[in-house]
Amino acid sequence: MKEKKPRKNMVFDTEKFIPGQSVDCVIVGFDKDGLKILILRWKLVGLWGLPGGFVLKSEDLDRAAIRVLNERVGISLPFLQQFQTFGKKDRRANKKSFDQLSKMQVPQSFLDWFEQRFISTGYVSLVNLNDCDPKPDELSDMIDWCPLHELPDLIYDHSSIVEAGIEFIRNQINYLPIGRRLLPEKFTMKELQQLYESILEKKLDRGNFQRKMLKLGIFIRHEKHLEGGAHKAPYLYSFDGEKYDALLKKGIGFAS
Amino acid sequence: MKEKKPRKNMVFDTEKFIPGQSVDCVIVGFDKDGLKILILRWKLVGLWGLPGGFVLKSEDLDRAAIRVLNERVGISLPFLQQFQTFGKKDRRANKKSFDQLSKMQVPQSFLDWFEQRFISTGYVSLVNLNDCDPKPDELSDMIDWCPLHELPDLIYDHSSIVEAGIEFIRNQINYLPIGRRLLPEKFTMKELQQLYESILEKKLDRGNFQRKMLKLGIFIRHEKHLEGGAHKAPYLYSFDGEKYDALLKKGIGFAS
DNA sequence: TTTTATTGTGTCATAACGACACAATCATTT
DNA sequence: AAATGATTGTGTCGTTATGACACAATAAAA
Repeated sequence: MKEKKPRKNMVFDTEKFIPGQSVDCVIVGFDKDGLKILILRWKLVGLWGLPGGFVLKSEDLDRAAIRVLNERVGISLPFLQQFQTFGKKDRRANKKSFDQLSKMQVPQSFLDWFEQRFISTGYVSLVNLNDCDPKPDELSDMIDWCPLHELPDLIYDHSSIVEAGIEFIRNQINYLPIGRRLLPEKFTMKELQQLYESILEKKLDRGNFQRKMLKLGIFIRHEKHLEGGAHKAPYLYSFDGEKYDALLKKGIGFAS
Repeated sequence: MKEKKPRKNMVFDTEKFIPGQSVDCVIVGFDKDGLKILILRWKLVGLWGLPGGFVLKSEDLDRAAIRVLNERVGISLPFLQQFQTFGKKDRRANKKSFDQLSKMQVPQSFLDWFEQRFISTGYVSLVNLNDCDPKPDELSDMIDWCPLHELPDLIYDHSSIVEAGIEFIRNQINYLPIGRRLLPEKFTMKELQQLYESILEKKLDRGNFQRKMLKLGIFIRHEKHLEGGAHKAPYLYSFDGEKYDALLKKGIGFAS
């Protein structure tokens, strides 16, 4: 993480890419305020969107997602998971779009490229906000970890791509490394519970959650957590990597 | 179902389609011998594959799947569900492929089209074998409802597309109209159980299965089934449509 | 009439779930 | 130094779900 690679030129060589095919990444982070989505703003038109891009003519689709994410925001995430392909013919024709681009000072080839119909495949990844320092690329002027429920209007159908991505995570919650990827090395049971509550969007019973999690036998309990608060200090936990991975295949039960 | 529509010419107008984008359909049927997959054989090269095709330039991806299935095998299935997009750069370069085509008497434009790299989106559907009479199109000379575990080698990566489709159904079993689509109007509990066992590929306890299903309250019990067998005759059931649909949203529990 | 296979339902021990309870503990306040 | 208040770790308990097995009822065939 935090690595910096040389970026491509703004007006890229469209010949290298498969026409009409794109990938878009729903990168999910988590902190005390809940789930965050990584979005960036296109410099030319001032519109927010997901980090996305195009597929090289000789590149696996899955690898395209990894490369695109690295080129657009400078982070390396090996675990991107495909969740859905968005193929409505008018998916790029909604309220916010690149129409304004035509008024800008950019080459015609660039305009032609963006006026194509694109079929886009969505990928999700879960990341720890602290381990990860995304930076906008040359096409963008801002980047933001935006709270899921405070997202601005996004270009094209990116809002529904986010929605579908979150829904995918919710459905796959027992088979994704939720805690492992989204929490820091050491965490409290309360934090883990808040994470699950953020994803499932419902309250869970504290006692039952704690007991159920601990019974899984995938945690290492550390010394007491001493920090602030006029109350009993909670234990800190971390994951026992091997046991976690083994259990994940079978599914990590959660719920109340 | 059973409808017949005029088919396209064998050497189609490639200009109409989005280059590099295809759809492939995993159509699943069921009878007493288990799950069946609908495959057809390319006339020109004698290779078996899934019914698949290309996406019109101004057509939603989902609609393309419906149209393609109708054009290739002449069946109308409104409920095709996207499950995965296959984008490996060499996915069409495996053992069986269209390489032999170049030796055939077909136009160069046809060869060029098939030599492209394609990214293909997989769709699944569940159908009742008795309600459905597929016919090969002009590109094909045979069609088969092939038992899942007796499939021949399929072109390109179609074998892994089938595998992924079945895995998708297995995972979504509680949220798909399994019994409703795959069984005839009236059926016995044993048939329903065999269907679930075919999909899950494990034996279920008869008594527990029956009790669990009936407790769902989505069945209508009919008169006795009198037909053959030296044993007690089972009841026939059908689904209570409204209750079934309502429950399906929440998930129809199965298991033992 | 007897046999045989299968069905519909029952039993029962164990595990999981969901709601709630309560003492222990720590920083802050008195 | 003692009381306060918030939060944690764990316990209880009634209900429901699960999994394994049992057994009488039944219908066709012997």
